[in-house]
Amino acid sequence: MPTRSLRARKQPRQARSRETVEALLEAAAQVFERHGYAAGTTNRIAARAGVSIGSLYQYFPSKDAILLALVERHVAEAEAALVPLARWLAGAPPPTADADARPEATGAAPSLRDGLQALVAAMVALHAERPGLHRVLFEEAPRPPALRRRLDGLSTQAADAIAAWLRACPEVRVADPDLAARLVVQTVESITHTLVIHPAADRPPAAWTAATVDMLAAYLAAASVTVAR
Amino acid sequence: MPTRSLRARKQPRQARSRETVEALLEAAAQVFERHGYAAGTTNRIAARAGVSIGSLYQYFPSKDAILLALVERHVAEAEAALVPLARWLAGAPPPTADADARPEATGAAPSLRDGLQALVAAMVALHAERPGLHRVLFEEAPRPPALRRRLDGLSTQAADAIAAWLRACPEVRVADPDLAARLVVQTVESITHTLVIHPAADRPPAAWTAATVDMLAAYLAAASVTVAR
DNA sequence: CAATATCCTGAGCAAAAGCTCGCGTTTACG
DNA sequence: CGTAAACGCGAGCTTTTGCTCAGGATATTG
Repeated sequence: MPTRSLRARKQPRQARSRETVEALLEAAAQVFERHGYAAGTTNRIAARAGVSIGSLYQYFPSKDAILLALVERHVAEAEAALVPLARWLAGAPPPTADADARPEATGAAPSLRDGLQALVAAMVALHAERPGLHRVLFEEAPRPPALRRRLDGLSTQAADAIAAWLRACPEVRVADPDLAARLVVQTVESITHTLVIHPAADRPPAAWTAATVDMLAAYLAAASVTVAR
Repeated sequence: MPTRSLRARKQPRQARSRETVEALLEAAAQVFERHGYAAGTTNRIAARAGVSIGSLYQYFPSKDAILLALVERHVAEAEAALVPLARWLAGAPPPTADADARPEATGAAPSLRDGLQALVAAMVALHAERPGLHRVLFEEAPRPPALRRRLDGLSTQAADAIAAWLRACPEVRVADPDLAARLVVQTVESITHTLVIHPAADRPPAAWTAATVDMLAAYLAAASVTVAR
């Protein structure tokens, strides 16, 4: 399996080919979710998309490129979900009145628990569908450095927004808001991933998210024992 | 790549062959760590071990069996580290005077922070060497159901020991010790894995572990807001 | 020293998977 | 229409890789 370029080979011009590309991406998501990366063969993807293998290679130069396109799609979704959340944390009014998650439409920054609740909920929602696909995307897939930088950037961005929010939050008494924010991001990411990918059977997911919010809130509201360095 | 049995094909009788098996396992660890599971070919493993490919297949019926042997080795190590820790949490005197981790040799159960500190330290130590290998072992590798059950059993065992300890710990005021224990295990596992595999450059690892202990201690010492169900 | 069990070797087989390429079909456009 | 570009097709090439097997080397045993 030679390593080829990852850029698209040919841009779809007509509506017909755009549908082909769309079908290929959807099929790839299904196939990778069901069979994993190694067993998710390009022929299987093409077959599932109802497209010949030749057409697949007209728009994707390699198998990795298909997976990369899926990752980039997910990153874009994550950014779309996180940016308004960061704005909200910064004090802007809730951008969209979606899913009754936010208690009230005040113009001020949200309280500690409200913000954490929203953060965890957003993260869970982001991975709730196609958990198997995300496992492949983030555990099995080969990740080129450019992509890794992009993901790190997103995490850093989120951590920065949270750090600023923590500094402004009167309830927060943690010594080092930057470290705390990083830990919050890390924890939410980790717990979300493992919880969504390997769901625990003995408790409902809501119990886990609630407990996670409890944990983070207690941590942030308590004065740290360990001094910052 | 046909799926073969996972049991050893032949038991090594002489010292010579036992060394061969050992060399193969060590080589497999190195190759998987460097190249990942897919690119870690059996020929490469044999070559690295200084052994012919034929010899490899005398002792391992398939590529998966090699990886399984590595996982079982790691699980055994984990059990060896966790069982005495559980005993210590239950009130037994510290089993080994290793690495000055425990403050004093009292016969009583450790305090909240001491126990958490030891738990996190043990988990980090368990994954500190060969982090790349552990990534392959726990993320990339195909996991047969029997192995998955074994790992779940280990987690449950740890969670049970921690739950009992939490119940006995006077500082702990969390409503549902079982759920809390599971969350503690989950959090320590997740943070440890991601921290060891993708180390954050801007802070020393000690800062992360200390913050993690802070977080868990604050959570467990605070009365839960969310009621148990 | 046989005789036998154990161990090691490595060329090469069979299957699988990524990918190519020549050609037929459809669409855009004058 | 007619032409050219875009699109779609799929048999099969090429490479890789897990794995076998026949035969030779080494150790153990009586």
